Amino acid sequence: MQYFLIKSEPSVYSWDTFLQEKQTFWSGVRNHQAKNNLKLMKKDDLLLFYHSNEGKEIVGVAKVLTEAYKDDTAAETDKIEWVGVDVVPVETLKKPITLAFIKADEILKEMLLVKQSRLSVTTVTKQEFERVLELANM
DNA sequence: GCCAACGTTGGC
DNA sequence: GCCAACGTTGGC
Repeated sequence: MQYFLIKSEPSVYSWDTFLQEKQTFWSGVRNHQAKNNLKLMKKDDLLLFYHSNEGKEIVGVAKVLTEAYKDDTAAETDKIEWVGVDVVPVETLKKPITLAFIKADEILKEMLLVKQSRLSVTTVTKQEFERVLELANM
């Protein structure tokens, strides 16, 4: 089991929209590091869903439904084959975990979310993942 | 292949 | 709105 964190601007695709749609193809990633992380995903891996720009907090947990496959939203002229994964919502955090809170927590401040703030798909350790859930459900 | 210029992301 | 971080582009 692996854990990841995916970022989305609420104005583009919010957690609420995701809940309503019940499933989405996570695509549009145009960064190699992020793409590599997408390719690492296996069915049933868990994802933290983070709202960037507005909110700046982890709002929910999602699950990987399918491994990465071709992202058809990429331009034909693009020589690189970009990928996406199908994901479904698992649970909404009782208490969203804000970035400020993450930075103040001894364990969570080491997250790649903080260290590589521009990367839209980052890996999360088991310890970090469990820490987020623990704090969110207190 | 280097690097300056420029564009984008995202926190503040 | 500003700016730091970082990716991309293009001239040489």
